Formats: sequence, structure tokens, C-alpha cells
Amino acid sequence: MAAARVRSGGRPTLEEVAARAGVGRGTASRVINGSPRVSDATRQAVEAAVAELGYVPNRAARALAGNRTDAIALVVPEPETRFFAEPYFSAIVRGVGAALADTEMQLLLTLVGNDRERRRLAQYLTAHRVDGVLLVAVHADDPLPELLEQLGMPCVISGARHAAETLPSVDSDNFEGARAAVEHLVSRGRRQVATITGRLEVYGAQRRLDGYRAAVAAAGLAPDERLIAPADFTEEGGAGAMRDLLARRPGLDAVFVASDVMAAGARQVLREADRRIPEDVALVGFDDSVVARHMHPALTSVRQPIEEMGRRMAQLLLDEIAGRAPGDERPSVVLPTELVVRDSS
Amino acid sequence: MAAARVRSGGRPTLEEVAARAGVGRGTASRVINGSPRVSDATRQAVEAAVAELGYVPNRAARALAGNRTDAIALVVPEPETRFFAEPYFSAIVRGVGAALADTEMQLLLTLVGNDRERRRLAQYLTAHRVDGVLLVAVHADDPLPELLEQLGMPCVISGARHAAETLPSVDSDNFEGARAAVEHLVSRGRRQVATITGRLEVYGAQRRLDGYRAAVAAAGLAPDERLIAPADFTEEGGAGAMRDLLARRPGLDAVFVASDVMAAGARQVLREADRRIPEDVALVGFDDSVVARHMHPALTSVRQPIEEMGRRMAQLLLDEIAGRAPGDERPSVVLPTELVVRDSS
DNA sequence: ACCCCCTTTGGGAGCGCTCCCAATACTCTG
DNA sequence: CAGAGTATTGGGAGCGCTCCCAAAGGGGGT
Repeated sequence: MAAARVRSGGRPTLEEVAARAGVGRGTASRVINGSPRVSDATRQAVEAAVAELGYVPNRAARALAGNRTDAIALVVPEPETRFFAEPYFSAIVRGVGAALADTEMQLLLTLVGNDRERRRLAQYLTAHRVDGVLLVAVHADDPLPELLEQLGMPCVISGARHAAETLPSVDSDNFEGARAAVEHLVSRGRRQVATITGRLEVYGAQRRLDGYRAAVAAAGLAPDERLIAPADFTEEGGAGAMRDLLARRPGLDAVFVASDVMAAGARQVLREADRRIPEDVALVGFDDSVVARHMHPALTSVRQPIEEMGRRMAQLLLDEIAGRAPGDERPSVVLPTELVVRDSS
Repeated sequence: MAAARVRSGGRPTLEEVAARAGVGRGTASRVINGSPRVSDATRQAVEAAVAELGYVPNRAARALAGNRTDAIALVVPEPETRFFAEPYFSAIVRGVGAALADTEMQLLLTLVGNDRERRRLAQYLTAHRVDGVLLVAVHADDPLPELLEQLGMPCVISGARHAAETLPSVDSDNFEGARAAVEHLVSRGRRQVATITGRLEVYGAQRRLDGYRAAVAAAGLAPDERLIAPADFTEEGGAGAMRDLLARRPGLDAVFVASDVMAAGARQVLREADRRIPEDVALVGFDDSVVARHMHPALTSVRQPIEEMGRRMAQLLLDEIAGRAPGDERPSVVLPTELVVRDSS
């Protein structure tokens, strides 16, 4: 019934498939790995044997013999609470998952918390336990990307770390998203458009500020540094920045906030100051998170195609692993954003 | 300098560590795996060699030789959008990650979308590519748990599928959470407390309804089936159910909604009907999601310790893998919920 | 001093697969 | 029809580790 040498409850091995198909182990391996150097008849015989036996290759053996793992790691710095918030984390994961769906690649999730875990991570990667790494929310001063580069470990990051990013990266068009948001406010007749920024060490936050400035200039409005309030991506930070703005420029009639969460903080302050939204002050956020949809009034926000970003990151990484021709420049993808207009503007 | 046989750029092997420490391969292995049958002197020699060489065991080789993988899979049914929403997904992942942090276990994330992927998953698991499986958001009629059981694959699920759950499971106390929520409403003087339920095929939704009923009875209020409106965990469903309730029982003065998202839908309908919250109608949700915090007025909600659930699931699974003594009953954990009172009640 | 037993150690035998070389079977030239 | 390729094929040699057996070393009892 079953193949000759069946260990109790054991899964069929390549050897058994080969025997069943009446071919050698090497040939069976070739068929399974889609090598073209196999005759049609042989291929069919092997495929039949695979189907009959329900053969599934043993990953560990493959990895050991082939010196690869067919797995990539998604590395998430856990302290980065912002990343874990909607919509980032799940959307990225879905995108990555989608890109990997018809691949043999497995997705390893690695949360990096404290320094100890960080060191362990370096070991993991050093030990070549994965074929490539997806890095999200990396800071400009994070040594990890360089380490990976030295190890020759393929790696893709989300969000360029600075203008001269050298690693393959996927980003949304922060500049254009911010520019469009501010342009929208101006088109609605707003004349004193303020902005609350994220931490400006984060390149994306800087780009959003750049976009704001560009739109203000394009609209022929007088640039005013006192309409710019830096914050830190938190709700409290957003509230604090809003208070500063109100104190400095009580006449402002619109605020472009670099994240929805900060916008929630700002809205709270505006409500306390009895400014109506959008009548007195128009508000636009960034991220199109669930917060935006449920805020009252519903928040106009800049949507980033996060799932698509995940998908592209994974694709880029697979390309990287497959090996780009030397000399190819580092691919970097910038995806368009979309302004979702709701009631706050 | 380095050990004798060093392949170009290769990682040190156990053999090399053993040589460096002046012991045999078997002994080195024992030290690395923490076997007690090694003399102190030898142990120290090996540990020194490991440190000097920066040795990290090769997972693939280990898996192949030891017939285990040191990896568990978190299986997420992707169609279950509800699960992907805040706060579930990221919180579960964090919890699982925390439990695994000082373990050698890796976390594999497996999104299961369509049927094709579902079959692939069965293969994965059949091929023993993981040591255990964490299943979230399983439906009562999902064949996967039984399949795993047959394969002898350790498995833990989140949320019992029915009263007679046989698999190890971790759940929050849905009954008690709902009961406390309704008790809270009653204690605030509400007398016509309605409820909007989730899909009642979901056991947790049923339990919340049971809790509602228990609290109503305990308060000595007349049970009234027309105060119960079934929905489906979606915002639209919540809105529809609210409309029904308002039509049937215009005099209601409180609603316990089995999820925050549905509560958002209900609130919308209440606003359109010019019912003030909480003056006219008090509202309590479930999940304590970001929606609850940002709703206006902020929504009172039942918080589930989701991260803790992830942690316990992982611990349970590790125990399962380590092997429970036969005869031990299936461990199942029920964690307490917490009522977070805000402005809506 | 001898024997027995327990502790510690070394290393062979795989685990299942890929890589690659040598062998075989065909096919095409001239 | 010989010679030279060219397309297929089989299977040895590992990949690095765990398991396990047999050997070696030590200690105590008699």
C-alpha cells in the first residue's frame, strides 16, 4: 500500500517519492524544484507520486542542504507604539502577507523590545535564520540597517531615513500628501494655515512639513514660522502644540496636523477654546486612521496606501533575495497618497 | 586565530566549538542544550568557546536532527476583518511576542485568506513545520481545530467555540463583562436597558447576551425580548439594530452594545434621532477600542485584557508542546474584564 | 586490591534535502 | 556510420545537529 520504508506515522520523503515514481532522488528533486532539465514523462511520473503520497518537502532539510531558509522576518521595534496603532501594523502585515501568499516564503514576526532582544535579533540575523529582512519604523540612527548591509542580508525598509537613503525602501509621498492637504485648505478659503508636525528627526515628518511650506508658498501666503508647531506624534503632544498655536496666532483658521492622533489632541483643545470645526478652524489629519473616521466632526485626512506599502516592501525584498544584477541602483518606491475629505475642513 | 576548518565567511559549527574547547561534539551539544550531565569544568570550557567564536546553533540542522522546529504559528483568518481592527491584532501579537521573548521559539505569522491558502495551511501544519499553533477567531464550524487534534499538533484557541470547548483556550469573561456593564447602567438609574448583540453563532457574543440577561434579572427588571436586537459586529449592523430598537421601544434609556464599532453605528442613529447621550440614552460598548476613546461623548466600554490573552495563549501552547501529563484536563483560561467608565453612561 | 556502578565523554549514525559529477542515452554533423 | 555534442539521469557527498551507545574515568564497598 504505502511505500516500502515508512516510519510510523512519518511523512513521505523525497526518496520515497523517487522510488514510487521509479526514478532517482536527484530527478525527483529536479521535478519538485521545477528544473527544466527533466523529460515530460519523468516529470509526470514524479508529480503523480507526489500527489499520491501527499509529499511535502521538509523545510529543515531543505534549509540545511540549500543554505537558505525560505523565510523572511518582519522586524518591528516594539517601543514604537505609534506603529502598532491602527492602521499601520495590521495593514502592513496584510500587505506583506498578500505578497507572500503565492510564494514558499514564510513570514517571521520579530518584535524587538529592549536592548537585550535587540542583541538577540542581531544574532538571529547573523545566524542567517532568514533570507531577508523587512524593517519598519527604523530611526535614522539605528545601527541595524548597516549591520545587515555588512552581513549581505537583503533588507527593505519602510520610510526612507533621510534624503540620501541608500537602502531599498518603500514610502508614501509625504511631501505631496501634505502639500495637497494644505492646498485643499487654501482652496476652501483658509488664509492662516498652521501646522503641527511630528518629530522632525523622522524624515517623513520633515517631508510633510516641506510639503506644507511648499503649498503655503504656492498659494502666495506669507510664510510664518509661528504657524508651525512641532510635536511628537502623540495625542498630548498634539494638544500642547495646538495650545501654543492658539496663543501665538489666535487668528488662525486652519491646521494641517501631521497625524490623526495628534489631530485628536488638537481638536480637544479647539473644543475647549470654543472654536468650531470647521466653521472657525478647519482641521486636516494624516493617516486616515479609525480615529479620523470616528472623530466628531469626522476628520479630513491624508490616506497612505499602507497595505500596498507592505506588498511592495515584500516584493522588493523578494527581488533583492533573488539577486539584483550588480550595478542596479537601489530600488525605492514612493506611493501616492489620497486626501479623504470629511467634515472637518 | 580562528578554528582550523573555517569556510569562507561561514558561521562556526558545533564541531568547531567542540574542537576549540577540546571536547567532543556530543559534549559540546550537551552544554549548549543545558544537559546536567556535564562536569563544571567542561561546561565552562565550552561556554568560553561559544563566546569566543560567537557560536549560534543552526536552526535548520537542529530541526532536521531533532524533529522539531522551535517555531509556532499564529494563524489569522484574514476575512475576519474584525480581528484585524484595533485593538485585537496588535495586542494579541504583542502578548504572544512577550511570552516568547525569552524562549527560543520563533513566531510565524500565517494569514489565511481564501480556500486555496487554507489548504496550503493544512499542508504546512501536516508537514510539521511548526511545533504548535495559535488559532484566533475560529468559527464553531471550522474543521481546522479537529484536523490539528488528529495530527497531534498542539494548539490553543482564543475564545471558546461553545460551552463544551475541548481545546485549550483563552478567553475573556464575556458573561461577567456584560453583566457588569448592565449592572452599571442599572445602578445609574436606567430602567429600560436594551442590548445590541454580535453574531450569536459566535459563542462570545452569546455569552455577552447571557450576561445582559442575568443582570436584567438580577436588577428585578422585567425581561423584554424586544429590547434585544441582534447585529453582526459591524458599524452598519449596529446602526440598523439601533433603529429597530428605537422603533420598537422608543422609551429605552440605555443600550449595552456588544462591540464599540457597533456602538459607533448606534450612536450615529441616536444622534440623528436627537437623543442626547448620556442624558436621554446611556451607551456602553465592548472592547475599549480606540473608537471608544475618541467617540463623542467618549464611550464607556468593557475592556478585555487582550495582550494578556495573547501571553496566556502562548504560555499554554508552550506547555502543550512541552507535553502535559496524560490525563490532565484541557487547560482553559478565562480572564477578567474591566469596565472603563467614560462620558456616555 | 578487586569489582561494580555511576558519571562523564566521544563520536557514529542518521535526519531529508540540494549540489554536482559522472554515466547513460540520444541526436545531429560531416 | 563514427564522432561529438546535448539532454537526462542516478546517486555520492555533504549541510550541522541530536540521539544514543559504548568507552573511559572515579569512587566506594568488601
